[in-house]
Amino acid sequence: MPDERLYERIYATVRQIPAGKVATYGQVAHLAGLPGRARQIGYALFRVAPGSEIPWQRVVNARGEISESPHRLGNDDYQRTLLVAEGVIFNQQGQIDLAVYRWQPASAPPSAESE
DNA sequence: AAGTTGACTATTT
DNA sequence: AAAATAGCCAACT
Repeated sequence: MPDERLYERIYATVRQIPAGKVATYGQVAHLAGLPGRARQIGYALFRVAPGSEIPWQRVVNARGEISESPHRLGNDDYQRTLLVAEGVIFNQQGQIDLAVYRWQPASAPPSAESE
């Protein structure tokens, strides 16, 4: 596994997503140091999801919606249930309001906190 | 080894 | 607006 450490970076990023928040593949990719490689995020999660401590459930697509997959653990509704259990609210369209639930990494230094 | 696929995203038709 | 096309790159066949 040549880029195993890159995957580690992806996993690490996903792990840092707090409960009740979500992140898009592109966002995770960028934070993981893989700009433009959103597909790899999904692929990475695909292989690590089962038996993993990684909150893959908090990773959604750019629309704030859950991406389906024929290989899911069982059904696509499972992920939605997990997110709802964390306090994430879905719209009638089955989408998440990214304007509210998008995870914002604490990259701001503790010297100029304003919140 | 070469070709296809994919838990994506953005652009163009 | 929905569907098709293009760009992306690692994994799979």
